Amino acid sequence: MQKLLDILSEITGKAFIKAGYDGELGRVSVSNRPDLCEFQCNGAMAGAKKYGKAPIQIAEEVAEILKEDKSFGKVEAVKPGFLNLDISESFLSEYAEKLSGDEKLGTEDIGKGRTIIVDYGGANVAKPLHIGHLRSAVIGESVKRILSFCGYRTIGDVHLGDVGLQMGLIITELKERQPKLPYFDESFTGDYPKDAPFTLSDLEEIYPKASTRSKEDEAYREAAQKATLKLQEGHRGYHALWEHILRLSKEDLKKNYDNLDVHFELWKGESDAIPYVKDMVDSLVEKGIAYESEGALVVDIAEESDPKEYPPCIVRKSDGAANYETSDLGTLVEREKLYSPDGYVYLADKRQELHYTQFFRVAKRGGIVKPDSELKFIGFGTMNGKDGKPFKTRAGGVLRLEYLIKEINEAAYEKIKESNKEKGREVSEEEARETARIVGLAALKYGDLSNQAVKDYVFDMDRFMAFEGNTGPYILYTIVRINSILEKYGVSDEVIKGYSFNAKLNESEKALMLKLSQVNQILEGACEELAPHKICSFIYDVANEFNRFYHGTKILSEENEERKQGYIALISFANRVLKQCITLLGFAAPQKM
RNA sequence: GUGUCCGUAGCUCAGCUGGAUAGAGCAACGGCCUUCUAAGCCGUGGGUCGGGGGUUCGAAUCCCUUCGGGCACACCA
Repeated sequence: MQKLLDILSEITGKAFIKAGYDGELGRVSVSNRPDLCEFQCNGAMAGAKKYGKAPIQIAEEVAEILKEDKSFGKVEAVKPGFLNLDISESFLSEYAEKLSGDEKLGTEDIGKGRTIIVDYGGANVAKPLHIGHLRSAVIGESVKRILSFCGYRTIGDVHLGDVGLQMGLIITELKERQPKLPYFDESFTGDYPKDAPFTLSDLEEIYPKASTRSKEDEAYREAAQKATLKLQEGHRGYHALWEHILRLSKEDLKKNYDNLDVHFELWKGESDAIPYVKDMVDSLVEKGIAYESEGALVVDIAEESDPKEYPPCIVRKSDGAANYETSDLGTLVEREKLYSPDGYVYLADKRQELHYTQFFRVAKRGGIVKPDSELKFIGFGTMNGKDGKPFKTRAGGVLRLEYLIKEINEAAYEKIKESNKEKGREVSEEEARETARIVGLAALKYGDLSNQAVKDYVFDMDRFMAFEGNTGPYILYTIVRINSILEKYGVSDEVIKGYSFNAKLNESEKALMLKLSQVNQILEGACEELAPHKICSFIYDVANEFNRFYHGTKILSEENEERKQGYIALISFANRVLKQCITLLGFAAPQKM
C-alpha cells in the first residue's frame, strides 16, 4: 500500500509541475515543527536557484494550486519558502481506515520470494549463556521477525560453538575423575552407554574448574589440547562423550533461549562445517585465489577502494587446522547447498567487524556464495554497567543470563504486587508471576533494542525497573489500557472491524491517527535498515499520542454512538499497531498489569 | 602508527539521505485520581549539539582539521 508521505508528495509534485517546476521538488516530509503544521515541503527553497526566483514566490504559486486539493486542510507558504501543510481530516481518516483494514498494516512484501539466513545467538556448548550473549539473541530475533514480516523467508541459525578447547577440557577433567569409563578405554569396541555419565549440573561445575586449572597447570592444558585434537580426528570414545555433552547442553540452551522468547530454526554448529572444509579449501587453491604465506594458506582480500591495507585472510592455519574463517566459510558451503539463500545477516559484537569483512570477501571471491548474494554484518556494542565499563557482577565475574532474567522478573513481580495492592486488586500468585515474566522480558528487550545496535549502552537495573518513561513497561501499560477499554466495551473484534473512523476529529484524535498512519513507512524502513530501534521510537510516540488522547477524551461515556464507534475503531487500530510492533521486537503484552 | 566507531541537557538516549525556536526519559520543582488501569497526563527550569574551519540561502546532520574516548589491526573465537 502506498505510504501516506508518497501520496502527499505525489499531489504536491503535480502542483509543482503545474506551476512549471520540477515535480521532484514536491517531496513532502513530516513537519519538524508540529506547532506550525503537520507536513512540510521544502522544494521551493531547493528550486529557487535553478529557476532564478525567490523561494517564497514559488511556494506561493504552488500553494495556490494545492489549495484546490481537498486532501489538504491547510496550505500555507511561509517566510523563506516553506510550504506548510495540514492534511484534511476526512482524507486522513480514510487513509487510516484503509490501513487498519489491511492485514499487513499497509506494508509491502519487499522480501517476497527471497530467503535470508540470520546467524545469531552465538552460544557455546558446555558454557552457560551469559550477559554477553544477550544482545545477539535479542537483536537477532527482532531482525529476523522484521524481515519475516516484510515477506522474506527467514532461517535463524544459533550456530553453536561446539568444537574447540572447551570440549577437550571437559573430556580431560572427566578422564581424571572417572578414568574407568569405557570412553577412555582404547580397546573398547562395544556400544557406549546411551545416557551420559554426567548431568548438566555436573557439566556446569566441571567446565569452569577445568578452565581455571588449565590456566595454571601446563601439563593439564596440553592434555586438554591433545584431547581436543583427538576429538577432531574422530576418536570414538571422545566423540561419544562429545555427543552426550552436546545433547545436554542444547537442551539447556534451548530452555534459556525459550525464556527469552528467542527461537532458532536451525541448531547447527561449527562441527557441521567440518565435512565441507577440505573441498572448500581445495577449490580456493584450484581457482588460484588461495596461496601459501608463512606456512598458512591465505586469500588476498584487499580492494582498490580500501581506506587502509587489509591483511590477507587465513583460510588454513600453518598447522593445517581450521580457524574461525575456515569454519565460517565451510558453513556457507553447507548453507548454500541446503538452502541456497539470497542473503545472510550475521550478528556479532562489533569488534568482529574486520573478521566479517574478510570472510565476506573470500566468500564472494571464492564463489562460495552467488555474486549478487547480500552479506550483511550487524555489529553491536557492549552492554556496560553503570560505571561505563563492561558489565560485571559484584564479584567481578560475568553474569549469567539466567540470573539476570531472574533478577528482572523478581523486580517486576515486586512492582506488580505493589501496584495491585494500591489498586485493591486480587491477583493470584501464579498470575502475578506470569505477568512479571512478560513485563520483565519486555523491560529487558526494549531497554536493549531502543538503543542503536552499534552503540555501547549502559545497563542500569534500577532504570529498567523504574518502569517509567521510554521503557517496555510503558508500552505494555498503554496496550493494557486499551485492552481494558475494549473489554469493558464488550464488542467483538469482528464487529469493530465494521466501524468507521470519525471524519471529524478532535486534536489528540487526529494526532494519534496521524502517527498511526506512519506505521507502514516505519516498518519498511526498519526492515531496510535492519534497525529495530526505529520501531521502538515509533511505538513510544504512538503510546504518547494514545495516552494524550486517552486523557483528553472520554471514550466509553461518549453519548454520540457513531462518534464512540469511531473512537473504538481508532484505539483498536492503535492496539493492533502496538501489538504487531512489539511482536516484531520479540515480546508480548500481558492482559493486565 | 593505520583504520574504524563514538562525543547532543546533571544522567541515559533520540534526531544525522541539510531546513524554521535541537527532542524524549530520568533526576529537580509545581499541578491533575467520586469519572475508561496515576506504570498515566499537564506544566516550569536546564543545551556554545567536544573545539575550529569550510560547502550552502540554511549545518547537530555533508567535507576538512583538531581534541577526547572505545575498538580492531594474519594463524583466538
